[in-house]
Amino acid sequence: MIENLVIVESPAKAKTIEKFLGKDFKVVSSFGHIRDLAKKNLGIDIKGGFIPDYEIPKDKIKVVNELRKAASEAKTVWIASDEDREGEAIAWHLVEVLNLDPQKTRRIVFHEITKSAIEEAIKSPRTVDMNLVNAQQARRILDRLVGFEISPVLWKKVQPALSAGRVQSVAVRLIVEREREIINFKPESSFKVTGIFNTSSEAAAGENSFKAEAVTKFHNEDEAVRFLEICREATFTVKNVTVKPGTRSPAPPFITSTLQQEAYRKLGFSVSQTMAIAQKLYEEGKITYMRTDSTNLSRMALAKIRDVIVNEYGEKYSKVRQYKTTSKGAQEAHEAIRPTYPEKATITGTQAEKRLYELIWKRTIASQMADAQIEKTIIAIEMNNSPVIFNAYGEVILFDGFLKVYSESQDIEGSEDEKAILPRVNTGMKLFYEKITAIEKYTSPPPRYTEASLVKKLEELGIGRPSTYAPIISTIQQRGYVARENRPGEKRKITVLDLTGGNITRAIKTEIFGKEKSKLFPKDIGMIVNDFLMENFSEIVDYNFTAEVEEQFDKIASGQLAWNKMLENFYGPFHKTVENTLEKRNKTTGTRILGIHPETGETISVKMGKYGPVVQAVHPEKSDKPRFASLQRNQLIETITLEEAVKLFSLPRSLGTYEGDEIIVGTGRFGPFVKYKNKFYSLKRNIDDPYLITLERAIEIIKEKDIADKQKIIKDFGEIKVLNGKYGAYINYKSENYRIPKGTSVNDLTEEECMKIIEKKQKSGK
DNA sequence: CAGTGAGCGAGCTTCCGCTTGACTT
Repeated sequence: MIENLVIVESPAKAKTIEKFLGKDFKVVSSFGHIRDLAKKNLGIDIKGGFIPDYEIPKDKIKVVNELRKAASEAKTVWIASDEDREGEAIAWHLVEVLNLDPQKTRRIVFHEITKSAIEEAIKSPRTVDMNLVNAQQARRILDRLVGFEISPVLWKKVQPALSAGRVQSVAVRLIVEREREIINFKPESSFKVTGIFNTSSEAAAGENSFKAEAVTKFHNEDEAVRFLEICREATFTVKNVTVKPGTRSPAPPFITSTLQQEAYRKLGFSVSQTMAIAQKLYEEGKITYMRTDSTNLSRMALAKIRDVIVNEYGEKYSKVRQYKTTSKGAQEAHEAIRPTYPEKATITGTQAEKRLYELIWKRTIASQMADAQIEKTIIAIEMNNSPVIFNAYGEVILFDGFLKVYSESQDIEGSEDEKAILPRVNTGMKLFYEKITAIEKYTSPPPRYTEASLVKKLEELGIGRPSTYAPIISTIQQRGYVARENRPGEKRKITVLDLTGGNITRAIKTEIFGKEKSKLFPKDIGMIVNDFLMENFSEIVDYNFTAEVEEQFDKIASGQLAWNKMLENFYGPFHKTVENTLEKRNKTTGTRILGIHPETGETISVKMGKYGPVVQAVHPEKSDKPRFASLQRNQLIETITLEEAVKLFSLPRSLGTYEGDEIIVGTGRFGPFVKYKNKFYSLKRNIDDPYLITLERAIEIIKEKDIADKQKIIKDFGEIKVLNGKYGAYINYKSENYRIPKGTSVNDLTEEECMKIIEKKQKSGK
């Protein structure tokens, strides 16, 4: 018999809490939700008044059985799931599934995981709050209705196996709309003028010199040249010097979304990588819970952090701060993400674990440190023959404060102005230019989303939760709506004008623009689905939809609105839209007619085909079968031109013969290739172009790969081969691979021994 | 690994949020 059974959501939390509670308490975990809507079918009896049909998922049966057993042996059951909507629902499901007496079951919440907080919680138990539970049920049912009614519409009208939902569809919309902004963006250029000035005309170049930029931009080269000619004749004097004291404050401690952003910016971790590493740190007791939207730090943590700062950096570096959570829809069931033991600045573990921990440690410590004191200086320089002013910006840190430990990164590279140390100058002082440069600058389109910046945007909109940011990102990629891709960038010419020693020189330089690394690009199917949803389900993909239903969930939680009434109001019009769309809409393929093939007279169009986007050529008079060609990886239905489409039909083509056999170049499922003697050779990405490749280059690729393949072969017994792979040697037989048992000397393997390994696996496998 | 795109029909796909392992390769 157990005196007290406490149920929490996470096993790591259970372990910690058990230590605080002593012998009379047994603490176990529910591993999150233990029941959900039926997996098959809708799982909701709509006519009966939106009655949910709950079932215990397969992977939860074991946990539930253990919980049932423990509960039946306990005198008192305490449910300590999180203090939010989902946590309350977990508590209610536990009461139902474990057959607990609602009046005798004690619902408690921990505001922080400390002995005193837990003891405090034990003193004030309550019963399960059914209003809050109903708000969760309404949320759950609404999401199921939206997802399971719209997705089948997509299967019928667009393509099988697609999906739509309150959260994922908005995420896709953000990426599609951003891409269209970029497609429609027209870069404009202007000339930015910067000068390097010096207080003396004789100083050696660089010594005591400083940079200043002209406040005015010049529209074109003529204007820029004219201005440099004026500069050539000008006398420059210091107009005034402004010195402004300023302060900078640290960023709040990490929550899930900010951790994902900073880990991406500073460490280059993907959202899912960050979460996996954080999970590990959490399980090892090194950090607090990693799925949180609260910037709150426990009182105990605040005190410990203060000690660390005072010991390490001194009293004047400490400033105790409590941050307010600003994000929309925050439910604040946990603390901020912080080191469990702030006195440990480093840990043992893998390189990635160490780096992520260090990032969390620095951010946490910095958040409790003093403001940095800065002195900003602006030197304004005037000209005797022009109204244009040059400004030099300088910054001196008088007291580093939190900057000693941590400074937050920006999303856009180079967005921070260059801040230099300026020489002492006085108003009226004469200045001499060393060099004045007018450089052509193009405006840039808005940036594409990274995984982390998408999470940031979703959080701003109040869409998704800390536990779902990473899964959302993988879902929209799995469905093929978006993809994380790189782009090599394009070259463009820019004009640079230099004025030195009275001479103006002009140079043309090239710059690379549009280079992208690991950015989210929409795919054709994402754009088609998005347009379809915008046209037919604009309410669901509206950026405010979540916020609006959240308001109603809040009303349900406070008892002002009945949950089934809310669902009825939503479902009535929604379901009508679903039926109308099913009835009226034709199948969407996103077809665009591009024009007429200049040589054959065929009509060229582009659309979403069965296996992906294709261009199609149909002759208006002849009744031949249409010709098809797949789009290339970086082409979109929306932007492909007639010229590019026509080019796609020129593959596959023959390059000629090599040692009597033909070499054919084409493009397939895995990109461009050459085919020789029935063997395929991939072209090198970003180096070879299937439309331009020469016979010589093709032969080179073939030879290279043949050599590489030969090195791969350790032993060749004909049908059986011993090959060298990424993870060491393995056996290949009839296009199946077999692992070589550990401790085998690979070089001494005989054909018979290989066959034994193969037979052994074939027997055990089936 | 690389070709595919006629048409029919059966049977399948799908949501969001809470939590960790259990599975191969």
